[in-house]
Amino acid sequence: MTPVPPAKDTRPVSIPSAREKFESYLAKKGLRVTKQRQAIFDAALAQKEHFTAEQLLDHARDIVERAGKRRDSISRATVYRTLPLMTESALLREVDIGSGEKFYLPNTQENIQLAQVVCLDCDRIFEISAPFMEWYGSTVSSKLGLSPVSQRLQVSARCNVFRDTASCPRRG
Amino acid sequence: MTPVPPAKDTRPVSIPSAREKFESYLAKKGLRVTKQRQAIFDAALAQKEHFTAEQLLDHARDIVERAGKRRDSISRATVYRTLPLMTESALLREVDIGSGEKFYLPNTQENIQLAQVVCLDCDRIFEISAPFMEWYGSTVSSKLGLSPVSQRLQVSARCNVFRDTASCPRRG
DNA sequence: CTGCCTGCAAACTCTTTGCACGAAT
DNA sequence: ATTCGTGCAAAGAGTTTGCAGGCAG
Repeated sequence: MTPVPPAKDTRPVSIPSAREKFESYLAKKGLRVTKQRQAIFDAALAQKEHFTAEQLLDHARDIVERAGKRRDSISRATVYRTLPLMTESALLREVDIGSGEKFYLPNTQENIQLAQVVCLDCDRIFEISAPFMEWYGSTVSSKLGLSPVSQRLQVSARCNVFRDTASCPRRG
Repeated sequence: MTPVPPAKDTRPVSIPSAREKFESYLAKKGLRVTKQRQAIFDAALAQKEHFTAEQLLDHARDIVERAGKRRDSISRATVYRTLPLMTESALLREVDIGSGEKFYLPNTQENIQLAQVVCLDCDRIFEISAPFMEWYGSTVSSKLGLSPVSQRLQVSARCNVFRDTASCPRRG
């Protein structure tokens, strides 16, 4: 007699919910769920660090290639057209450190106030919780008759180890 | 009868010292004091609000024109080559609000921590004192083994009056 | 005179867009 | 069948750069 298989855990985990969120956002806007949007979405959500549009394109092409399709079935234009959809639906956060190109990061938790510390030696971007920012932005804005929409604190800094040893531990 | 006019204040203002600072910076770097650099410097220091490279070019051309010279004796390239000199010598502050083009502002006081509040309705940039930032940047950076170089807080906000009346009091 | 500075225009980077074809509903 | 989405390539904005001639020191 066959053993009873363990009950399958069907509780939704966070990955499907992000995908659901994206697809429901598309539906709400009357937009279609295409192979390209799915691949770009998967590529974006798989990122652990900040990434650029170009890196996202490359990663999305890896994904479709692994699925047996041509790399050029994802185009740069589509990446640029999809990025706003993912930031508007709060799946990604856009981080502009004033370096010419924009960076993106999966938005794992909502309503969190974050600051960026950019290392001038290794170009790495660190995300730091900055809970006071919201209060500060509100205080300052209301004095001007404005309502804050978003705020960001960016710190540029140099690496102490690099200063002392001329080599950054985070890149060698 | 005519009222007595108030005594004219002849105390030296900050303008001469700023020019000295710029020229001594040039000297220290072994750079030459040219007509173009002087005009661009004058144009920059005369600004009361944030300005772009293009606006600076225009204003610098006004200055040389008033001095009887051709507008095209100042070129866009020279403006772009002079701006870094003025920011490195701390005469200007660079403000990047992530809108594609960079803004600049005469750096009247040094070592002041400022935040920018950008109104999304009228595109105006307000500079707000944010003294707590330095402490915060230091605290956060040191945890990462970094030393803060600069920091900026940027708040994007919407105008309450514009929201209610569909017209921004600051632009009509 | 020497070599930095300049204007010009082309190049560059990142991003956006017009168009005709292709695919999702 | 419609209508939206796509790739391509060109356009666009802002900034940088190579070059030959010009001017400061």
